[in-house]
Amino acid sequence: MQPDSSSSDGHLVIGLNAVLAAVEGDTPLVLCARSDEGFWGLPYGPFDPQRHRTFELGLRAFVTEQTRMHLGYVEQLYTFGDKGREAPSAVLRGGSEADRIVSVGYLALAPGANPIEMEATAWRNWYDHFPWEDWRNGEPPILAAQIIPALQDWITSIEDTSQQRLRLDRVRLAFGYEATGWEEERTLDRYELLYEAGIVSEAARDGRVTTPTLQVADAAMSSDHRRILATAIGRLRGKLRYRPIIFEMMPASFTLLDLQRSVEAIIGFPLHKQNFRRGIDNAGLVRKTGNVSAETGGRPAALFTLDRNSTSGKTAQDRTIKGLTLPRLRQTPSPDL
Amino acid sequence: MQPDSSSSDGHLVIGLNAVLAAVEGDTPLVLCARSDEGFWGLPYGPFDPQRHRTFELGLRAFVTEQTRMHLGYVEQLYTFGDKGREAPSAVLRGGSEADRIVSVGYLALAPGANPIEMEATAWRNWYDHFPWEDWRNGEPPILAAQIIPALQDWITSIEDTSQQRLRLDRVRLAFGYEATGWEEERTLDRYELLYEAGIVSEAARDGRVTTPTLQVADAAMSSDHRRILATAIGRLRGKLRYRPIIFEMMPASFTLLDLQRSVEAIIGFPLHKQNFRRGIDNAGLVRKTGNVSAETGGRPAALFTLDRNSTSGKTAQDRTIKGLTLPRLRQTPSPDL
DNA sequence: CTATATATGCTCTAGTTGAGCATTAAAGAT
DNA sequence: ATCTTTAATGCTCAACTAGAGCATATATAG
Repeated sequence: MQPDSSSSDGHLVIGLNAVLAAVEGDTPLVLCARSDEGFWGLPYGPFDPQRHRTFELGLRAFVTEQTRMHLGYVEQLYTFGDKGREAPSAVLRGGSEADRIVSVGYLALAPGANPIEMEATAWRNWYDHFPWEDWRNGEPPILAAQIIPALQDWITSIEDTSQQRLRLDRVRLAFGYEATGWEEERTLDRYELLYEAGIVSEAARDGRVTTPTLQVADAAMSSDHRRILATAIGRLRGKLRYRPIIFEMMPASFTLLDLQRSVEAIIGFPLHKQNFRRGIDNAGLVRKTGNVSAETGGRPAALFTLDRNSTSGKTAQDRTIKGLTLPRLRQTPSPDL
Repeated sequence: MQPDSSSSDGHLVIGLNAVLAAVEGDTPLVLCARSDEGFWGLPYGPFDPQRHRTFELGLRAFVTEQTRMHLGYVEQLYTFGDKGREAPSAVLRGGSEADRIVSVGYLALAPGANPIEMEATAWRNWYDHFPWEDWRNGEPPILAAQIIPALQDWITSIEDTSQQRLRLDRVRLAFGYEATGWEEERTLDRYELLYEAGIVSEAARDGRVTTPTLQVADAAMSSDHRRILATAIGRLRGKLRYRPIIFEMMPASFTLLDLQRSVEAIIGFPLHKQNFRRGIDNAGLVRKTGNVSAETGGRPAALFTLDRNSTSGKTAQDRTIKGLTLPRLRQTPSPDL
């Protein structure tokens, strides 16, 4: 009944994976390292229980070692333990065949993308790996052109009609064909569906299908890192709505449009400008610095800064501490599936 | 850079912990097993990477072995790896001193509390372990009587006034002295605060303080299981608002008052009855069975059942799939801290 | 038939959200 | 200097949501 290490021959190894996210202008970025196989992947390191009292300390230590960056906001995402989706490369390079690697994924936020002077390390636009997640310029063409047809093939590829029904419902929910529409935070659901359907190339690499359907060069990531990144994007998108986490990713001062562009970069759809600022200012989270920024072309925008004192809630509004309102713009209703 | 199992001498052992939750009448229940030390704890088992392809399969297997129950809804909560908060007992009983135990916590929901014919295993009211979390009959007396004074001592026990300020802010936020009021889903924040402040007896047991302040007999749980349970309660409470997860815990048919009592049992505060039903029926998630229940004393209540077809969203309301509205009742404003 | 206990229906009001019009303040062109 | 262009910012309106509570309906226990 109690944990008994003698029951397994191979060792368990815990790997820590960091999704370090930032926004620059209107580009959402994630810190990546190129693996030996040529895939982009997340920074990771082994958890050494001798050296580190907690996962988080271990994570901070190896990220600092590898990138010379100090992490601010850090949050645990999920622990991945599926056999067959761990890095096959790690087995080749280090441990014995019997080793089992478990990955603990973390989300970390950076206030801007400091340049990294490490080789084979770069900040990358996360939509390079998730082109179907960016709706800022309307529905991404890859959906109608490739993804939906491939999903439809997957649905009909099974005999049992009740199974077909289940698959259809999952697709409809994940990809916004339900009454609720596209829900930006379902990033992981969508990726998992594409993986199960054999549409992303990781599925082929892990031996689940022979040929992936999706034609996007270089979109795959090493090991199961794209899954971890999907988890991170979904978590970050969801959390924006109820915690003022966006300010972890902003510089000391910013215009409201900067803030809006950053939010849009993350959630992947455009917001109604006037309503966004209304939301911001009755959330009472920011304060004018008194300066303006003339970088925009038109009338100069006032610069704002995070008002930490608003926490103390002297203001009547009980919206403090809460996140942002995300006033959507026109829903171009998608055709039925 | 890559995981390297040779760097640690002791083995890593992964334990899986299940918070199996159910509601019976107006009592929220969690399945517990009594440990050798006399504490109540969660069912747990080691993860055997040889036998199980995924954590979830391992979890389902050992829960079924131990309790003969089959799990339905299951969701991963968090992975706990802190040294010093793992079970000291497990080291005594099994592994070598150098073993490091990492716990992966899972939340599982059961539709009612089937009797368990196992010895030293029982469904327990989770508020026995969290008396400060149940506000259904107003503010729990233990807060004003014991917790808040103890927290105040903790705040002033540190020299540095800026540290004091930080502690005060954390307490104010977690215990609802901010403008946002009591947020039921902050269960873990509150428990962590009590642990750090040395108020719960686990803190004394782990050697963090000499005497815990809180006088609640038997409230401690084995190892760090109370922390895992706090995580589960918080997650469940939060999720109620945005996923129709409550129906995983309901029998096949129920009255709206049954549903309300179940929700109240979980969130720990009373709801406005008429508004609750209004919320339920324009969520369109349930359907009348046509039968009534006369168990209530007054006018018989109509019986309802989950309407799975409502997923297909023919209804104009785009609230399908969403969770429940939780129409709070009178906020007795607490005195300022 | 009456008292009692709920279930259920409905209304009122305040606040929130989605949309879009109108005005203001700068830079650059004529 | 004036006009044009580009944003920033201010404001209004309607639809909808959420908090409260009154009124009516339908049982059971005497």
